[in-house]
Amino acid sequence: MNTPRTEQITDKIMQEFSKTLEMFDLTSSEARLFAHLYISVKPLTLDEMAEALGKSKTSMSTNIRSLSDLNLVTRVWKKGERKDLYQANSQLFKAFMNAYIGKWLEAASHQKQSLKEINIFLEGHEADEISTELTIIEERLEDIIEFHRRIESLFKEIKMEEK
Amino acid sequence: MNTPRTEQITDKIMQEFSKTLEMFDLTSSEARLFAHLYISVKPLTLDEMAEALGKSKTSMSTNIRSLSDLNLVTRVWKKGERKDLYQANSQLFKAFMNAYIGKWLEAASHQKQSLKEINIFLEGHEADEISTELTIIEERLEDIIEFHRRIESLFKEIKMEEK
DNA sequence: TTTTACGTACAGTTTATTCTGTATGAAAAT
DNA sequence: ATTTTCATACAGAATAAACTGTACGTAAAA
Repeated sequence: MNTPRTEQITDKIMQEFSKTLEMFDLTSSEARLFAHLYISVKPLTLDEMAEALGKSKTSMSTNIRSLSDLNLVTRVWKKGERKDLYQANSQLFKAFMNAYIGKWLEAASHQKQSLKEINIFLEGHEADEISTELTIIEERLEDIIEFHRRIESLFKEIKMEEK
Repeated sequence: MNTPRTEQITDKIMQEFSKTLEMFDLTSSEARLFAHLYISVKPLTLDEMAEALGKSKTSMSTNIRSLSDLNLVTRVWKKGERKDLYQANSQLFKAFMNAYIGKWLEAASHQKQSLKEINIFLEGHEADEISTELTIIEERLEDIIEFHRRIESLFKEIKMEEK
């Protein structure tokens, strides 16, 4: 009773680690899968993952694809092995920050652009109809654009630091 | 057809703004509600929100509570008004960053603590059973703790900067 | 060529989340 | 004191997300 099985240990680690990974917008399945791959010594096949996590192979396939799209997981070759093997990117911080910052930057800049276009449109039609309401909306819109500007600049700065 | 109704404009703004707000882990309802409150000139009642967003009053009540817990929205007093009035915190960036960074810091530090405890436990029992597997797990665990350390320190740094 | 083994598309099911309507208690109005 | 108006708790309905099993295409093995 003094030396618990390694499985219990890894379970406990995975449980805590997964919670953090979910903060990077992984689903709980993705998070658990990544955690398991990371702790695991060797690259794993879809069947092994399914077995280990008690989920279907299909589910592992889609989850691995998501993780792979985020560059958190890599496919790996092994001589004479027919099945696909995957392993976790070992550079935890770098990999997750890249994925996360990229996601923010892309979204923020995209939305900022859309908002700017609305603003330009508004400015163009301003002369016609000088309603108080529209003026206030335009003020708000500019604040919202500024908000996006600051988000973008914050994440760009972080990106630089992490270089 | 040249001067669209203000409602169409605000809808479009809300649509883009909400997407960004969802990145701060608001649900789409919360995001839309906040966006509407922010763009709106005056503080609103639950009934007005429900009317404006086409949702039930109950739904507004719970959403407002969530936003309020995050200090994104404030209750406001108006003489002789019986209903509760709410308005959006006008300091967009500050308010959202506070909420967001706080959430990360709390989670990261909590999980780091749990992981450290596992590690201490492992170190204590290391002498007994020097299995290769356990050694590797311990290595991984230390990397995971380091990962948490870096997350914490990054967000603390951001918190300082935004001061 | 035929057979076997693999990954994944897809449809249907299960599970989780979000939303609504009714009910209740508190406070203001009558 | 009674009635009305409000916010929210709660249970059930609607919606969305996650998971599974079957089926299919591809590629290796026989």
